[in-house]
Formats: sequence, C-alpha cells, structure tokens
Amino acid sequence: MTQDTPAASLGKTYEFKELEERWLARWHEDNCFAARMDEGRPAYTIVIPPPNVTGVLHIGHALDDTLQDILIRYHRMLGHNTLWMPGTDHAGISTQNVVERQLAKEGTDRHQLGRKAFLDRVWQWREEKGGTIIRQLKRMGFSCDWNRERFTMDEGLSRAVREVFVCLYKEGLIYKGSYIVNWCPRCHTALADDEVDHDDQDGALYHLRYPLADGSGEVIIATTRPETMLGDTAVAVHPEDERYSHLPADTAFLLPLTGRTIPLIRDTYVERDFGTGALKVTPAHDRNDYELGLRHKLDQVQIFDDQGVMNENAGAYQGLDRFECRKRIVEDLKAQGFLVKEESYRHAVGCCYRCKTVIEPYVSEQWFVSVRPLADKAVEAVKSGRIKIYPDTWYRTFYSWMDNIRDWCISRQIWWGHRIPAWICADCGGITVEMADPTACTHCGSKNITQEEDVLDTWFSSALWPFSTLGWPEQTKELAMFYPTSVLVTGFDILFFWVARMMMMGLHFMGDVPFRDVYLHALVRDKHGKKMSKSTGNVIDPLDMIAQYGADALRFTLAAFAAQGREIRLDTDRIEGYGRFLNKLWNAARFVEMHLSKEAGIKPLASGEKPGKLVHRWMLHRLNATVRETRKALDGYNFNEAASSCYQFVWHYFCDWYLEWIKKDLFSQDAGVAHEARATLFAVFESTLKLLHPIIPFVTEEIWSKLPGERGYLMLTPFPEAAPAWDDEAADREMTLLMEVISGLRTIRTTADLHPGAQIKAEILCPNGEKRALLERYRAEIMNLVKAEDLNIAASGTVPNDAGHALVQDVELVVPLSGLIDAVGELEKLTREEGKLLKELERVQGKLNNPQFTGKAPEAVVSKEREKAADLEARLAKTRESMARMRALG
RNA sequence: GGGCGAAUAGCUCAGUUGGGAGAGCAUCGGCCUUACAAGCCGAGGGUCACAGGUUCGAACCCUGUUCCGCCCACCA
Repeated sequence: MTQDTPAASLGKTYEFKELEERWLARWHEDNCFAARMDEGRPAYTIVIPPPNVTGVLHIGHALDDTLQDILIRYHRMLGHNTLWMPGTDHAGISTQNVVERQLAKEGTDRHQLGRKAFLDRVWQWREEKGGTIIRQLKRMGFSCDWNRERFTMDEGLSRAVREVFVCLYKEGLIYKGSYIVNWCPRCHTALADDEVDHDDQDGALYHLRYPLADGSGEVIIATTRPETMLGDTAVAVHPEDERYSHLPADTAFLLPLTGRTIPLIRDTYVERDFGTGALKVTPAHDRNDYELGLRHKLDQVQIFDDQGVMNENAGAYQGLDRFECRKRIVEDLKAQGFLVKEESYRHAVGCCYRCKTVIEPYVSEQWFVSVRPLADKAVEAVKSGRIKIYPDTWYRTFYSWMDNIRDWCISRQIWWGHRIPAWICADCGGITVEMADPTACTHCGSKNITQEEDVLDTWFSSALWPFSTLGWPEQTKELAMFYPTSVLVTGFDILFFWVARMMMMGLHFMGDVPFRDVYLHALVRDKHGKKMSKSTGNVIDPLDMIAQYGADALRFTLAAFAAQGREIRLDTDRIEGYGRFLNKLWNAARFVEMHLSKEAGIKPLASGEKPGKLVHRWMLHRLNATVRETRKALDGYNFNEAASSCYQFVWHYFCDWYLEWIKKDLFSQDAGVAHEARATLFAVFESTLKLLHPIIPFVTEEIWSKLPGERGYLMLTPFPEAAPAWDDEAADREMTLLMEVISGLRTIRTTADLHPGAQIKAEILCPNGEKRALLERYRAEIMNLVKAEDLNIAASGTVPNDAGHALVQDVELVVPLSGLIDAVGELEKLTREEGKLLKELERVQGKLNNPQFTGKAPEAVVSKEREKAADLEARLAKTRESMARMRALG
C-alpha cells in the first residue's frame, strides 16, 4: 500500500484536527485495522470492554482504550496476527432507565406500552444512539477491526447466551430459588451484591420498647429502620447475655402498634456490645435476619411491595411509601410511649449503583448460578499462573473475593436484556429449559406453559464476551486462532463484575483461560484526586480535549499518566504540555524533511552500517537505548515509561543536541559529510516515528508519509529493534564530556549576562591527554555551539582573576570577562558550593575510612567512592581558587 | 472491623534487584540564534510525612505513628 497522492511538504504549523480526520479516513478506506490471519504468525488478541451501547465517550474509556490501542498497534508492528475485537454492551438496567426517563417525559411508562412496544422503543433508541460511542472511539484513532463489531444482544451472542444458560441449567449449576435479594424499588429489580453501593448517610438510631407479653417487663431494642418492626417475627439476644438470662425460653413479646405476639430466640449472631444487646428480627427485610429466620424457622412477613409501598401486612400503614411510613411509625411509637430515645446516627446505606435509590432487602423468587465450582477453576487458573494479573497487588484482593463469593443472582425484573429461556408450567409448576423454544412442558406435557418474565443480568452475556464474539458456539477459525485472548485491559472497578466471571465462563465452556494477562489500570480522577462527576463539575470531557489539543495529545497524556498502581490525577495543563511536545516533533520533522529533500534518492542508514562521526555514533547509541527501554516498558505494561523514554529522547537528545550539532554538517559543501548526516538523521528519525506510533498514531503517520522514498503506512511497518552495531559506550562517554563542556561555557556566558549573540574567547584547561585530544578534535563544534571566536585548549594554565570559571569533570573552563564579573555574587555562590562539597566530601571520606564499608561493599562501589572522593577534593580545591580570585577582584 | 495503596520541588508525578535525588508545569534571568516564541539558553527550589530498627550504606527493606484515599464486610 503506497500513497496515492504525491508528497507535499509538511505545513508550517501542526494542524492536528485536519490531519487526524484525514488519516482516520485513509486507515478505514484501506482497511488497515482488519485482523490479520496469516499462517505461522503468533496471534495477539484483545477484546474491548464493551461500552454501554447508548453511552458517550468518557475519560475512562479514553484511557482504557488508549492503552489497548497502544498494545495492539505495537504488536501489529511486531508482525503478530492482531485482532482487537470491538463491540457494545446492552447494559440492561441503565439503558432501560434512560428509555424509561424518556417515556416519563412523555407522560407514559413501560407498563402502559407493554413489553413488546417497550422493547421496540429501546431497539429504536439503540439504532439512533448506538453509533455515537463507536464514532467517538474511532475518532480517538483506536484500531479495532471495526468490521467485526458485535453487540451483546445481537443474534450470535444471544445464541451463545442461550447455549450457556441451557448447559448450566442441565448441569445443575443454574437454579431458581427463594432468597433475600437486594431490591431496587425504583428499578423494580433485584441487584447483585456488587451492584449495591454503600454510602454513608445521616440517619437516626431509634430505641424502642418491646413489652413482654405477660406484662412482666420489657426489652429495649435499637433500630435504624423502625418501620420494619411491622415485619418482626422475633426478638433475638445472645445466649450468654446475662442481662437476659432470666427470661425463660418460651418468652414472648407483644409487638408494639400491632399487638402481635413474637417469640424470643437466642443466637450467637447477636453482638452483645451493640446497643442493648437485643435485636429485632425481620426475616423478610434484612439479610442477616433472613439467615437467622431460617435457622430458627421463623415466619417471613413481607410488609411492602416491589415498589417500596406498604402492603396489607402493614395494617393501618398500608399504601404508604416506606419512608413516609417510617415517619408515621415513629410518631405513633412516640405517642404511645414506645419510643425511648432517638439519636442521630451516621451509617452505611445500600444504594442502587445505577439510580442511587436506597435498596431494600426483599425476599423473592430469583435465578442463581452456583458459582463455587466455577470460581474454584478460576482461582486455580490464577494460582497456577495461567492467568497473570498486573499490577500484582491485585492477587490478594482477587483471592479473598473469590473465597467469599456467594451464588450469583442472575435474574433481573426488567425487560431489556436476554429473556430467561425457561418456561413455567401452569399445571404442574415444572420448569422447562431447552435450546429450542418448547411448546409443551417436559414434565407433564401440558401446553399451558409461559416463558419466565425476567431477563438475565447484563454481566451474564458480557461474561461470555471473549469467546461469544469469536463465533462460539460455532467452532470458527477465529476462535481457533484468537482464543485465548492475550490481555484484558480494564479498570479495577469491574474486576469482579466482569473479569472474574469471564474467567469462570471461559474455563467452563472453552476449557481454557479467556486471557493470559489481566492489566488493571487505575481510575481517572481530577488533579486533586477527586472522582469526576457532573455535580462536582470537575469532569474532563475527552471530546473537548480532542477538540482543543487533538487525539494524539490526549493519548500521549493518558499513556504518560498510566503508571501502575496509582490513581490517575489528570490535569488539563499536562495535556497542553504534551500538545507542545507534538508541536516540537512536528517542527523537528519539518527540519528533517527539509534537509532530506536536498539529496535525491537519499536512503536511511542501514542497521549494519556505522557512521564515522562521533555525534552520529552517539545518536545511534541513544536510539538503541530508547528502543530497548520502550520495548521493555510496553512488554511490561509500563506505558508511562514508554512515553517518558520517547519524550526524553526526542526533545532532549534528538532536538536539543543532535539536530543543533549536525546543522553545520547538513549545510556542508562536502557531499560525504552531508550525506552521512542525512542518512543517519533519516534512520534515527524513522525509528523515532515508529517508536512513537503506537502512542500517537496520527501525527507520526502524517510525518512518515512526507519523508522521501516509497512510503507505505507507518502503522504497518515493523517496530524498531536495537541494532547491535550501533551500541557504542565510548561515543556516549565522549559526547557526555563534550556536552558538559558546552553547557559549562554557556553557563558562564549567561551568568556574566553576555548577549547570546556575542562571540567570546574561551580557554579549556584539560590535564588529561586523551580528553584534551577529544576536545581538540571537536574544537569547531564547541566553538559553534557556545559562540566562541577563539578557543585555546591547553593542559594547564593560570586563570585570571576577572575570568568566568567553571569545572566539569577534571576540565577547567575559562572565559576572560574583564569588568563583567559580579565578584560579590560569585563569591556567595562559590561559598555555597564550597559548603556542599565539604559536606559531601565528609560523607564520602567517612565511608572510605570505615573498614566495614571497604571490606563489605562490592569493589565497584568502593572504587567509585574513591573516584568520587578524588573528584570532590579536586573540585573543592578549584572552588577555593575561584574564591580567592573573587576576593582579589573586589 | 479486615485489607490495599499513597505520603518525594510551589503543583501533578517518575524513581523495579538498597550504592551520587529526577521530569513536566509553575517561578526567576537572558534571547525572534532562518525546524520550532506551542520555541531557545541558563538559574533557583526538596531533612524523600514522622520516630525507631536492619545495613558499611536506606526515598527504597522492617516496626510503629500521623494524615489521606480506596476496596471488602457490616454493628441492628
């Protein structure tokens, strides 16, 4: 694939919007993101955590998918058969809520519409809005194989859901039972334990009088939910609580307001230290009371309906909302003398994670998955290392959660979702579950069967995502090639909702892990560490950021922030800062392009070739180091290190030193010199673009396309490898000295307040012959880069009093500056310097005088300390000489 | 209550086998030096939360404390 338009040169300014949109279109037209399925290549697969089909892109997706795209682009360039599987989730409750809110605005509701019409409405909504998030993901440059986009409720995935449900049911791992569940009275549905948020709220603790039935006394009981007393079926105390040991086993209480009689039970579950040590037991509306009720065979008295409205068991309170009822109950208890006291009390209240309504524990018929056997397999897969978790701090959390896992409630009393494929017989009550829709009860043959109303928990279908999207239950070639997937990248917040369940389902149905690695990134917060929320007004909208700084700038920033195990405090200033980096890269590219275009047919230096000049050898050595660092970082999911390694290389090594240094060569009349500079520059810059491409695909692709020669797509070129021929430690050492000398001379200039354009005379005193020869060799470059019209290099010499002076390594830098020296200021600085040196020297000598140190520390460390001591002493001496000169001056 | 993480420059953060404290932004000074003022050249700035311990040597390992954040379980 080569370019179809002739290369025009790069524009003067970096116009990210235009070029990003242009490349997006090109990549899609040429199908660059399509999964490759060549023989003999390793596969690399990621399934996208499917966003809510009706959602919009938020910063969490931007981060999550940027990291995935970096990995996918990297492995595509490594030559793997990459597949990034995209898709969306039907997100049962939250999508249904959105549509229900719409209906409410229109003055109607789903019950008036009926199931069929309502579902049509949701599908219609999905048709209209379902493309939004996908378009936004594409705008970020995410290179999913978009032709394969799936939806958790499309035909194929629904078939996978049916298959899994039927199998698990037949294996006895799915059952229907009565249980106390978390009930959202607003969503009218059961919620799984992990769909309940616990928010601290201010409430009250009411102390109530429960009189003994025989009138011989009373027990005081504390509760935060007084209205539930209507459903009390016992009073519980600890069996060894001496305060209540006088009460006989058959003690009964008269339930206030109702006059019902309830028994006393004794159970070790009761905390003696809390409140009065006596507990009211409401088996139908409290999870622990439910267990207690089962143990003691208590009645379950349900006192409100599925909307939180008091029912017939609430007697006079029937028809009241649960909170209204609480008020009335408190008033009545008070009026009748049953309320002893009321104290304010802050405690955690369970709330629906979707709508924040206070949930109620509620006894109902629900469907469950017996997760224990499935969970054991998942734990085993992680323990054996078949699945690795990054960062590893999550292992412990994972195990403890899996150890305490309870059966998974998979039924939801909503309409939007996969309707449970179970048919109930009205005659015999039997349940029929088959792959094909049944027409008669399998137990009694009756035709009088109806399908279960409930739908499945959203996470049921997403648990199948790694294999359902590849065509399962068909044995497709995609399934054979791309399963197990390589890595699952997501926020730690859905480790249990989703990741753990994928493990269970994958292991059970595919007989293999769904992914080899799990990379859990932190959640994005604002720069102060607060959660982003609309109400706080601290939301950073990725779409705004793209508009302001471009997708590349946002991507680079997110990568730079993605250090493992830290929360990500995103600051828009940083996005702006990295936008400047892209501008820098752009301008460097213009410079490179300008010079490469001067030589027809220029080709980059081959990886086996070694240039003659020091600066080129040094640059290639640094490039090698950067290539190694970047690969290592990406291989270990250290995205921030990859980003900062490239940043440092481009800006500070490539631009600040290399380009400045080789300018003269690039303009040289000597064709050989100019050619070597161009060829090396070309090679280094090409590799740089490749290294950066996974992080910032747009701008690198644009620049790549404008370089000389046949240009295919950068995204399809091989990722750089370090070339052994280019390793050159000596060049690195030599260049370091030269750079330090140049910086030192520049510091003298600046300190003396010299105009940047002014030429100086300088002297370098260097006792070391080898170094002196080096400096001599690069005399012209030094003079050029420090703007010296005269440079004298000698083994030794005297330093005039009125000269600027600096010391780098064992090299003295001298710049005569008659009348320009601020002797007092310099002396102050030198005095500070002397103090630092003395302190450091004392520390180092202390070490060297310690036989423990010289005896135990590795030889390399000791000799390093010796060198350091010698160096410090020399610098101290030179500093004192300088001080003497300053004193002599003024 | 249990668990986890964090505390490093004014701000946001790096610092992965313990061996001379770093970046970006911000601040100060000087520059339109023909790739780049979205820039260049310099400068200043930190008792690495606190107290002990291990070690020849600690930002890093151990113990405790303080403060912050999160997760799990919840005390009715």
